[in-house]
Amino acid sequence: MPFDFSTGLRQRQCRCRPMKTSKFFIATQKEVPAEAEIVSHRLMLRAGLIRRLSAGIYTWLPLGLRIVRKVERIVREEMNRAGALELIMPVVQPGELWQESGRWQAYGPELLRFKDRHERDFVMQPTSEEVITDLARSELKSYRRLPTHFYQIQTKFRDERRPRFGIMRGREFVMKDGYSFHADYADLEREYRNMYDTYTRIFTRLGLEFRAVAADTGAIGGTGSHEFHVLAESGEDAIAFCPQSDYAANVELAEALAPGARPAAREAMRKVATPGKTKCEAVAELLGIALQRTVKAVALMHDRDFILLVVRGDHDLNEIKAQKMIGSFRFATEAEIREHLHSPAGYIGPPMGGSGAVGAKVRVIADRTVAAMADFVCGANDEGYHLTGVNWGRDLPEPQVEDIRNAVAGDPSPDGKGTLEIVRGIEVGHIFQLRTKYSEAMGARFLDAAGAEKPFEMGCYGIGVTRVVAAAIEQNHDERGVMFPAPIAPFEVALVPIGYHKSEAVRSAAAKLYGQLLEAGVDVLMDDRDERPGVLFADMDLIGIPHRIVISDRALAAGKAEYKGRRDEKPADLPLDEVIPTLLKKLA
RNA sequence: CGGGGUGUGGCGCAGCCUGGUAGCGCGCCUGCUUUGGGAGCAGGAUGUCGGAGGUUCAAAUCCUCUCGCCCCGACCA
Repeated sequence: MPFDFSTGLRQRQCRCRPMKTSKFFIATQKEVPAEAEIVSHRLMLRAGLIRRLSAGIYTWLPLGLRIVRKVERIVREEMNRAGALELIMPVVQPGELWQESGRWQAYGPELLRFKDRHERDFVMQPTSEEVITDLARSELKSYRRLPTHFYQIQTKFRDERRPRFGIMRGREFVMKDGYSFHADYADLEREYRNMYDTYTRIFTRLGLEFRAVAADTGAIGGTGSHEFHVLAESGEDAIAFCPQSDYAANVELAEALAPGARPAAREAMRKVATPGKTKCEAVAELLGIALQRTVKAVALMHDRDFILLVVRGDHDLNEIKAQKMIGSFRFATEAEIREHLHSPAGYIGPPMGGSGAVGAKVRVIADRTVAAMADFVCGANDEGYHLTGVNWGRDLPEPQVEDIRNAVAGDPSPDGKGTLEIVRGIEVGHIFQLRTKYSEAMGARFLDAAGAEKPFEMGCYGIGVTRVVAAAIEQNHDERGVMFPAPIAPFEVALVPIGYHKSEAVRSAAAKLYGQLLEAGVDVLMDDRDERPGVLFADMDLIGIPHRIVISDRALAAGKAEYKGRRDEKPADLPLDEVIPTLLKKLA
């Protein structure tokens, strides 16, 4: 991927140290530990990048650490280039500061708390808003100091109830967290865009396929919050995006539009027996109709109010959207459903008829798509029966219409420019406008040009450095192992001499090439172990080194070496003197 | 936190039901052979059977408690 690096990305000196396997620590494993569930976790253990110490807590072995360092380096270069200043804040922080911000109470058991020998409260930081705000209020007293953006690359700890997926969701992890301070909101927005661009550069340079998506702005508001996702089948999050435009949002947030206007009613309403068919799928199968013609009703309690939410049979209720609209709720109990609808769950639907009918006072909220349906099938509020050919306005009152479902592939894009697709992603970055939440809570104020005291406008920006490593593997692997993008591979080139311990010719040719690669500033690993070729190949593939040069008596006799990219099907011979130029070209 | 599972050599597992003093594969060590895709043969080392208590002549095996870990869910964002 071509990129304009005015700062000079490929400074081919003093990157990581070149190495020989005989002097390094290769800890590959043929067999997979039973604990590992997902690909990246298995491969990280097998390739010898990490070892588990305790639940969600891992040692980074030398090979794995090289990858972390490369990610950090790219993040650091781009953050510096964007004008942010690196610092390091303590991992152990006084509880007092956390009480001041209110997070001492707000944070659950995820926040690891403990006491020192003086019985004073401390926490192990999951992020550092308190400490940075404390620093700002004592150091940034004047608008002349603004804007300022501090960041750190530091170990975090979150005592997850259930750590899983190895590094992907560990308790201890490395994160880049940055915090910016501004005199006004306009400047915060400027820096927010700056970070959006910076993150885009960072993930591009990391060699990952990613997408920035709109995320929940929550109660804090602001022009927004964006998550950066590495695209991977195994991702925990679903992302809705529009290939015809730049629209992208977390599925939980993506607006779900109706596919079109409501057609005219054609059928008469009929009550049909559907004994034992409590799911839309079963009803559709029994009646021989498409699932898309059925609707399902979900009963909720909001305080003392009974509310019926209606979505199409093949759609899912979006609880976040529902909560935003009606406030906090819980699912109704079986007894509450019987009380209001005189029917057991499984056969419920919006009550038919006018104001005198059973359950007429039940509040019905229909999803936009359901509101645009005609001749649909729903529960009859009578055990063992459903209704077909139901029509709004004719058979029952027009409902309140809201967006209460998850967007699905094929929905019209909310920006009106095409059709949504859904992909899965792993959240590796998040940028957020904090506004004055912390500065107000902690009394962090500066003097503006007019001499007035004002709280800082703040932004915060995170990148899960160690999670990036796991995400890169989820996105780039095959049956033989990892296929690291070159910018973060532990080594750029594997030099594999065959018969190294037997053949003087191979030994000297390998030594010469190794020296030249070193000279050229290439990050090379020479595998000089006394192992059979199969072992060497398998290990280099497993570790995921992007380029491989093989030296053998056979090729040497013709004045050649062999090149193979990790993703290539077959190797190709190269004249010896073209090895270096070829590699440099590929690494450029 | 609720449910399920599991703990036996460095790793993966069998043995447990039906108690009789621990075994297999990988890895490791030595030697010989082998050398272009995780070698073969021979020899060898490594176990408080997670911990504590109990039942029994005898416990990896049965019982009780306890700890660790894994999976599902809930929770969190």
